[in-house]
Amino acid sequence: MRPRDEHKEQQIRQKAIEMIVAEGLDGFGVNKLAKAAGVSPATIYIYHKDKEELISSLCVSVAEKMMAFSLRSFSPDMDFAEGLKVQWRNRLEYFMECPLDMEFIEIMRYTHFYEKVTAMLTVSFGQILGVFMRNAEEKQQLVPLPFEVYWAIAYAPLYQLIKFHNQGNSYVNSSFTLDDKLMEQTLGLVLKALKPL
Amino acid sequence: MRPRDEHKEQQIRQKAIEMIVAEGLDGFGVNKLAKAAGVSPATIYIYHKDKEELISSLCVSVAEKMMAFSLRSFSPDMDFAEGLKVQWRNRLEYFMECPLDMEFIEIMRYTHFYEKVTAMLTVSFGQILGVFMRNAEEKQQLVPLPFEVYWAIAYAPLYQLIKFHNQGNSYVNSSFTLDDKLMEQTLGLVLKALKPL
DNA sequence: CAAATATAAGTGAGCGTTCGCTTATTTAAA
DNA sequence: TTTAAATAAGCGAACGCTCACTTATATTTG
Repeated sequence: MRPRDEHKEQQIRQKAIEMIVAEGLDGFGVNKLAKAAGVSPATIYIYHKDKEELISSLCVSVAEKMMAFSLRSFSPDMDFAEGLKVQWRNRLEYFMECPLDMEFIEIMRYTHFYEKVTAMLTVSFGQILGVFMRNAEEKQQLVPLPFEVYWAIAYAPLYQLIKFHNQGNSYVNSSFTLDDKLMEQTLGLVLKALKPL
Repeated sequence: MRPRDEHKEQQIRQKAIEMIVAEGLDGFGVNKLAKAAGVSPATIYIYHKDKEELISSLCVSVAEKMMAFSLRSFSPDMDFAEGLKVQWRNRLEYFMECPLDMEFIEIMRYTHFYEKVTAMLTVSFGQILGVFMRNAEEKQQLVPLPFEVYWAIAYAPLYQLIKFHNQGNSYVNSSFTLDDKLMEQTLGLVLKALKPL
């Protein structure tokens, strides 16, 4: 039996993400992908049932990688300020190391493909960070809040900054770059909002 | 000369938005739209050059409507807390009155169609809200910040709550509904982050 | 009738997918 | 050790279908 050339499947996955980031979901096609990956269209169907399953599998694997990354050196028992800082650092670091992945996930976020990702994130992510939040409340390092309000304050600003960075500009500045200093400043304000007193 | 049936164009625009919200950009097609709107495909091309222009025009008109709405009873001279509250109220009200529009814009936000909207928003929106922000800083009702950091803290949390509401759940709760009380609570925290002292 | 709207019935390009076949590798009988 | 059967990877070409868009014709107004 002829063995699989794992390099081929890697090329397929890599090029698919690149294509979707560069041209959007519209610009993405199986034949085009085959050409870009240096592979026959039929080869793609050895690894994937159909286009749908291919894209879904990309979403899930990227999301898993991102999640694993963002939980590095993190524990739900950490003090609130420290734990949130670790979270922000990890997310920023991931975004710096894998900007394509990050853009890819942002594009997929508003498609039906993302439902599977949400389901996964709900169990793995929500549980750990839910515990972190409740712990922090008990230690009186965080004002008591509904989870959604907490999440909206604690993480949405970071993603907005990343969004500005990705599009290279905001509503008033024609060029914008996210760096460590800006992240620290924003995190400082978020902590101010969430800490008691 | 036979006059245009303006009702037809309205139907086309309305159904297009409904289709894109319900089935995403993939599920959207000109022939399908024609059937849904009770119109011949060719009729659509009387009003629109091509599919691209049709979608673009929807984006721009919805975004304009949303912007006008969110600036109601607002002036850049307002005190910071009051002005921000008006902004949040307007956005929430728009979202309650026109949930389809809001979802539509969120879907389009990560496609290439949105570039034209960004360009428009940059001049109309950024200028007014940029002035509001600088005024508030001068009155010492707002800590001095880069515009992007300000925006990320001041508005991103609201949009995150709307996102949770639209998908009907968050990472830990299987059902979530955004209401006035939650908005007030979140806005309170945001103001705490942004006010001096 | 003149002029524009509206339509039903296309048209051809491009899409996802599959078919018939070749190639590379393993297995195991001779 | 040789070698042929077995098997899955891999491929180029094309199929059927859907899509955005057009054409030829009819309809409705001034």
